[in-house]
Amino acid sequence: MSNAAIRQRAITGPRAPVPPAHGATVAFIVERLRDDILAGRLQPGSRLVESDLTSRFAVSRGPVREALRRLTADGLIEHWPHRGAVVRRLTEREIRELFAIRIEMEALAARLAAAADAFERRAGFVAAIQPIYADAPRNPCEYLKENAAFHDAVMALADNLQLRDLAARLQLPLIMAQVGDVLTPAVLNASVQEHRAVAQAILDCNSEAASARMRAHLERAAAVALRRVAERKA
Amino acid sequence: MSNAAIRQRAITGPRAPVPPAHGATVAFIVERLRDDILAGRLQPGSRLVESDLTSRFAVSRGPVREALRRLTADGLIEHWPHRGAVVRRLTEREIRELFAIRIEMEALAARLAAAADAFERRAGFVAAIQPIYADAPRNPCEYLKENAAFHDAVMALADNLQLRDLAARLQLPLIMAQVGDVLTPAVLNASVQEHRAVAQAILDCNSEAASARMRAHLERAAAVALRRVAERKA
DNA sequence: TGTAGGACGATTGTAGGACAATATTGAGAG
DNA sequence: CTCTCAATATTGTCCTACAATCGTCCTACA
Repeated sequence: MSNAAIRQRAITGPRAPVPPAHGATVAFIVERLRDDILAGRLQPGSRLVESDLTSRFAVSRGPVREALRRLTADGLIEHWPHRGAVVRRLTEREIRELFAIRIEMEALAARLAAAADAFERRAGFVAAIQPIYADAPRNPCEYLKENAAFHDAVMALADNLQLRDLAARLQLPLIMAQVGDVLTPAVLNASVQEHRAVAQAILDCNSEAASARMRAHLERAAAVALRRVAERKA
Repeated sequence: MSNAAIRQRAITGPRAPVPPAHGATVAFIVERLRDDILAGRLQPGSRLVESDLTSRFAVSRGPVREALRRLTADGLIEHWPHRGAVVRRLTEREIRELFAIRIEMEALAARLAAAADAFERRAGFVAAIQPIYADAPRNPCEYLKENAAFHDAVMALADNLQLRDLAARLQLPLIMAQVGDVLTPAVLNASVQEHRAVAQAILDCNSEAASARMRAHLERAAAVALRRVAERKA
């Protein structure tokens, strides 16, 4: 059996289901790979060999190379000349640095959101964050969705498209995929409480409080994630 | 004369000088196009047609498409399906939003820089910012270089690689290319003064002052740029 | 035995041509 | 003057081929 065939069997499982419509090939590949990475089906360090992907997705090398390039731009994979692409493994330092940036960006978003005066956007925010007032999510997966929805709602209310776009590139999903097992019920519960505190400040139009509480929320999240990384290394 | 040949003559001027070594083709094209855009030789809205670029650089479509993709990721051009790539034109809103983000990022960098305790990095910072203590730069071009060097020195001292990377993607060069004609001697002089104030706070290890002064510096810069955009629109 | 050097395979980088799919443009009809 | 539709320009994708490079193994030599 060829080298490529072995990797194929090892990594990809069954063939991709449907070849997409013309003009959507690249997006299709990107989506599949992104899912595989964020769901952990592709572990950090896994190689992504072009010829494997061409056969897996039944497309030519052109779209594959483009897809890899987009994933590189998103920071999900690393690409080295003549050595190919591998799923990115975040170092402790990278996680620390990314959190430091994210804290500032989300604090800014919270401040802008609290200061927002567009009536319908505030209504949309209220609607979007309803889930955080329900019972605490029972499992990490449910929490991750609720968490993403909450932070995205804040971004939407802040109404800074560039900020929203940039925040999406800060690898929070990738971080979560790599340290996701810290989400104990206690952690989940604390996070939801903090979400409610932030939301309240935003609803009160209290920019300073919103910003400060968001900052505190993320500083705690960063600490939890980094503690987990330190444990793992040991 | 063909359509493509007309554009060729109109946009590119003489042929590219040297075809690069193997493995550097894409980087070569990216560099050339980036220079053309930031120097204003390619105006916002200019189309970048693949076949033109293949003949201009004497390369095949593969590297050209890859280069366009990278420039898209960097935000220098816009890419629409089946419509090709054009040099990005920043709207007033985009400039405002990008400055709002940049203010937070640079304020964070200034805070981190002031708190940095690595001896040799501080020494490197001192060395790198010497130009701001010389006479004020005489022309905008000189100032732009000095400005970039100063902000990069702060980033280097802050020692957050992700932040540095992100800041490089915040299109300040592109903004400057589009509103560069606001750089009157008075504006230049004020900027240099502000740089010195920031530097002093960093050298004093005063995080709060460094952050606040950097914020003030960029808020003023944003105001100048946005005023210029408003004028242009009128 | 251990290491330096070279040969080889695997993989990526690039070229070039072909065709399909889509957007744009301009001519003609109403 | 406006609308419709065909011609054209351009991009999206596929294919094949070959050059360049990396990693590894294998051998020769100290």
